[in-house]
Amino acid sequence: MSNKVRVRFAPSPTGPLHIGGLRTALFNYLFAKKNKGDFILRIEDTDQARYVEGSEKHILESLSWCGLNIDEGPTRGGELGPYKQSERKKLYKDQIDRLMALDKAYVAFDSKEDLDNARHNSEKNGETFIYNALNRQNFKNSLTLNKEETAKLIKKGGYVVRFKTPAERDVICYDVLRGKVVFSSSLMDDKVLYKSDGNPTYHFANVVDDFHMNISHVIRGEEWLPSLGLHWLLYEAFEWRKPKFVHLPLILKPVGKGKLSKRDGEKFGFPVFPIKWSLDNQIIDGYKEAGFLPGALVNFLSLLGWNPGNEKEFFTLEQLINAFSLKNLNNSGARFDHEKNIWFNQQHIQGLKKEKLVELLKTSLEENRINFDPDNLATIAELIRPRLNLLTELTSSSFYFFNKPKSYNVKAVKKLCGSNATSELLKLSCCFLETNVFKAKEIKISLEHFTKTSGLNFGKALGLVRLAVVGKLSGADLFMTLEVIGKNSAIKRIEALVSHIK
RNA sequence: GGCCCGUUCGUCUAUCGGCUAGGACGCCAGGUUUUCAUCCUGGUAAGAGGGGUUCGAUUCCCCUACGGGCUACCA
Repeated sequence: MSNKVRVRFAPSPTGPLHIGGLRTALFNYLFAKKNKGDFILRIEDTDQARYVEGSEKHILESLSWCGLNIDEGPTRGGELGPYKQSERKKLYKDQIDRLMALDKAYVAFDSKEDLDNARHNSEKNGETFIYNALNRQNFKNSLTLNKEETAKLIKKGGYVVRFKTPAERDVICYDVLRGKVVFSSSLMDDKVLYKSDGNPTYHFANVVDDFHMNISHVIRGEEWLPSLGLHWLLYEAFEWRKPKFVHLPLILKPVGKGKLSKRDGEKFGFPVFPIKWSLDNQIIDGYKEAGFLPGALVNFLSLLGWNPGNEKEFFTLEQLINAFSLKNLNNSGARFDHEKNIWFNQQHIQGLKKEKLVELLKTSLEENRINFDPDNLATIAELIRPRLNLLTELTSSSFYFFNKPKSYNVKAVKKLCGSNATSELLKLSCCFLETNVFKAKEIKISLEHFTKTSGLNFGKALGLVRLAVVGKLSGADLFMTLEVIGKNSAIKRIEALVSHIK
């Protein structure tokens, strides 16, 4: 058996992929790529009742948007497929039969009502109900029934297969991050491995598949840590070589209690999905739609529960692969901080290649049906770059390069437009008219000269011009803005403000 | 309730027994800038509590508290 690193991301198609799942996928991916190993996607669709149409597609597209390319998976194939559990039923059937032949599992016929009753009775007495070596002889199963009865009931169908948890022993397991973790088998349930609908349960299919897919490291969320004992015993029962287990700390809500859930997005006002998810007639935006760069999301998520061992914070996916190590993973839950996520996005926008930013600006303008002169785009992109936090601001922070202001900021008008405003503005428009070379540098010289001779305050003059050109007192470098929009537009916009004041 | 995991600035984190506890986000102040933003400088703020072990504990051990997860024929 080779020692090649093989890891898997194994989501259930019960809904959209959320950022917690994405982070698990990310750490799997980083570990695989760092070690020249394989990153496998396996769809765990053993619960037909919870299956949600479209979730598999959402998972695939989300991973792909983030650049987490899979080496093996449902759409990609691979030697150890198929990669959907619903297509591997024969394997599970064979393996459960083997486990029963080994006397490590047994058939049980208890009805839901019987189990519920037993559970209630225990709870009434302040005890925890556990179905295992201590009381399995009190139930209806192949260990208590004789062969004929058992055979008869099996024929009737509707039975489950339970794991025969060994009695009274400490199950000593190892987790890469936490070291030794011990579970007492007398506190463990004889878990159902095979459901009455003929499907394996998560625990069984997961272990069988990890073994048959040669998974070397199981990197998953901490919510699985309590199941580690069961999984460990399953490997032992089959006498299979165990993978290394890594249980990742959970991502917590920004405020309040508990782990981040799919519903928290609307509550806290930030996306919880990488890309949009359509539910009935409603579309819930993801990070993509909210104006995030995938690299920024990935960078932010990577630092939730992991650190590079130094003070570097800005990483591309390539750099993350290079820096990644399980050693620097930590083991306590991390609260999700949307503000910091935005900061990462801002940083990644600053680091974007010129052509890429221009392309994004172009797309944004087209989507908003704004006419533009392609020749100016590169200049404009660089002028607005420092003021972008989100890609959704591309159009809103550049609109004044293409159109005159739709409205004027009331406060600014109040502040700047006194009784002399009209004449001041008209003088300014004359000044522009007389500026022969309408370039940033020349406009500045011309304006400086004009304010000196006319006695108008330079700062105020700039304010008036900015108000006329942009509609408010913020925006990119004014002289560059004027150069880009051109002399005619500049004069027209000043005239427009004049008529607005009147 | 039971079992398992965790606990350093408000948040993400560094510290492999020597600490004046470092960095980042946020916030505040100053500087640069014609404005806003960017950028730069500075400030704010932390090892849950109690016991050990040790010359010395944030670091190792135990207890308590708090937080989290699991406790289905869901994953």
